[in-house]
Amino acid sequence: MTIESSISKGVKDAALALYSADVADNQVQLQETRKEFSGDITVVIFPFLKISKKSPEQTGQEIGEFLKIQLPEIEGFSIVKGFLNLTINRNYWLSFLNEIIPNANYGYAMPNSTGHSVMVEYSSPNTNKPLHLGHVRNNLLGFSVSKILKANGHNVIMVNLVNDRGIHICKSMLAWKKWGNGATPITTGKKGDHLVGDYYVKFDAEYKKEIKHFIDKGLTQEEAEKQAPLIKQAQEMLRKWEAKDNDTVTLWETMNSWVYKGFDETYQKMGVTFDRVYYESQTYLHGKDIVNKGLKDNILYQKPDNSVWADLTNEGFDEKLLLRSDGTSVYMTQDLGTACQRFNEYHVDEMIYVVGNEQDYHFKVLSLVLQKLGYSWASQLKHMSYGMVELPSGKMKSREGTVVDADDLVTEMIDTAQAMADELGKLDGYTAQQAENIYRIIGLGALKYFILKVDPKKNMTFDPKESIDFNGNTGPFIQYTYTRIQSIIRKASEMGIVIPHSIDTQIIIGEKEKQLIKLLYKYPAIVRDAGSMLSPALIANYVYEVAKEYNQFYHEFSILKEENIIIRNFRLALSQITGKVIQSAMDLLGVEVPERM
RNA sequence: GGUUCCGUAGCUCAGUUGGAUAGAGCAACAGCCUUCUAAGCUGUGGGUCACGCGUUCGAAUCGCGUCGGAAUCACCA
Repeated sequence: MTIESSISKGVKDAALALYSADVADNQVQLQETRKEFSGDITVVIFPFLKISKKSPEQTGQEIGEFLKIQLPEIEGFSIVKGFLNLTINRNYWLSFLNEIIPNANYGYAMPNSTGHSVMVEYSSPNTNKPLHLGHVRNNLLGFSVSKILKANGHNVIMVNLVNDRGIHICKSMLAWKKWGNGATPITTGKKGDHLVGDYYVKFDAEYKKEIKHFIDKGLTQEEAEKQAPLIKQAQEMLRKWEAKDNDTVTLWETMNSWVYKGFDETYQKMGVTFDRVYYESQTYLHGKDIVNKGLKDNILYQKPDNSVWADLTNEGFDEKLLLRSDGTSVYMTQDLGTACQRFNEYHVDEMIYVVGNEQDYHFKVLSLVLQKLGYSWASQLKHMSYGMVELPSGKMKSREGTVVDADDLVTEMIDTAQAMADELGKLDGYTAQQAENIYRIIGLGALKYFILKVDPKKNMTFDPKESIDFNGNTGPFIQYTYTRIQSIIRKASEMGIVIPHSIDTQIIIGEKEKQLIKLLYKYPAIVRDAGSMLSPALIANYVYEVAKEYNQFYHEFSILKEENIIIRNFRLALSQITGKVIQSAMDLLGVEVPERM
């Protein structure tokens, strides 16, 4: 039983004994005592004034006295206005440390202990251009959320859905055929996804020229866009692809294989992984069967031009197209098919889509249509909607060349880490290989932490030049704190000190030390909250607090030089546990911690 | 225009069942390295929590309205 639940129960007992009143659980409000007051846990007294019919001070006094007698952990209390501040004795906190020392997975639930399985889809790139900053946020969120859900005891399946078909890919293919001169990643030395992306850009530039040409001849913008030979050729290519034309399919396979190789490299560099990759080219047809069945069952309806629709007006939405008049499928059709396939294959309890908030409408409709079609799991689809990443100059636009490329960004971060480390002379005496690994860990740590510390729901601003810092509330700051701890532990070991597995619970500890223990105590609750709210930001902000608190402790107390061996060992053990929690929390964010830096 | 989301310090962000004097970091300024890694620690300044009204013992948090921003409402994905 946690100390909070003991107190909560005690307060209810007090209300019954003192005022003969039953109070509901949610009437008992506990919170951390604010730092400016003495105490650890605070009971809010206001809700009890009606039943006590006394002043807040008097009521607090009575409940406080009751609790102190009932609960041995409570050492004393004080009342400020309507707040009863309880002080928990040091013995309790030290015993708690003793409990978590042997626990290798402190903060985590047992793997697969909930019996709940959840599939997380993230990344979902198009194969016509390389990954950019927007994908970076998506990848980091998806990977971190998956880890957090695992830490909560769920069985998690991480999947990627590659959008490998459609007109956008034909544009790249066409441009490559016209202007590529047979260029390949090998002949150009270019990463495959970047090479293909270049032809997508080339297409767009040439297409614009054609449009301008037609407008100059007197056509409207809209007419010009439709008349341009390039777009017609691209559409023709798509039709050939759907008809399985040999040359087209071969080219498509070749260029996609370049892109996948490039993506794999980027994923590997970022440290994200998938259990299963789906390709839209393989799933897009399944949706049609589902729609046709819905039509037969009169759940969907057909318009005179043969297009198929779902009527969602009763649910407060519009009608939604599910099949075009020519019988081809749209985005929604594919997603219906993919969802069905996944639930059939994996029988998951929950499906989480990590997709930007620009698609809020799409996922509401997706879930609704599936519910209408009678799938019992339809309500278990969850859209983890995250905000856009904006640049100081505004939105990123591929066509205007204002995108921040994922590979460039990672490289830049690692280079910055290197420049910083070299300037500080931190890694003198390391081999080039060791040093490079540390630059990588720090550079990526800075990037990942910077993005994940922001509430996923919110749009965020990213300034590639100025936003990334290595001091303050940053990944490297937390990593640095970890290396400080590891350094002490190494030194202790060199001195022949064995950190004990059990601490004397009678020792006198300082306020800062207690603060740190209390923070570590919160970790499992933070992991739970992060899981239920799908928010890595909670973990990020927590681990920052831990690092900050530890640095203050580190500054205030000597550890290895402490003469009292019992106290010294306590501080060593506290440091070690702090290090473990930092490592564990950072791991949930997908961030590595170095042993030195 | 309809719907949804957002607006907290110069900048980037915390603040989650409503709770005490709204917190960090960056930037600025002032201190701390013969002592466990100064990528650290300490201090100073900086706020009409967009605005108004309401609910409440109590509102950054809940409700209504106004202003400002974003997304979306495609036979695009």
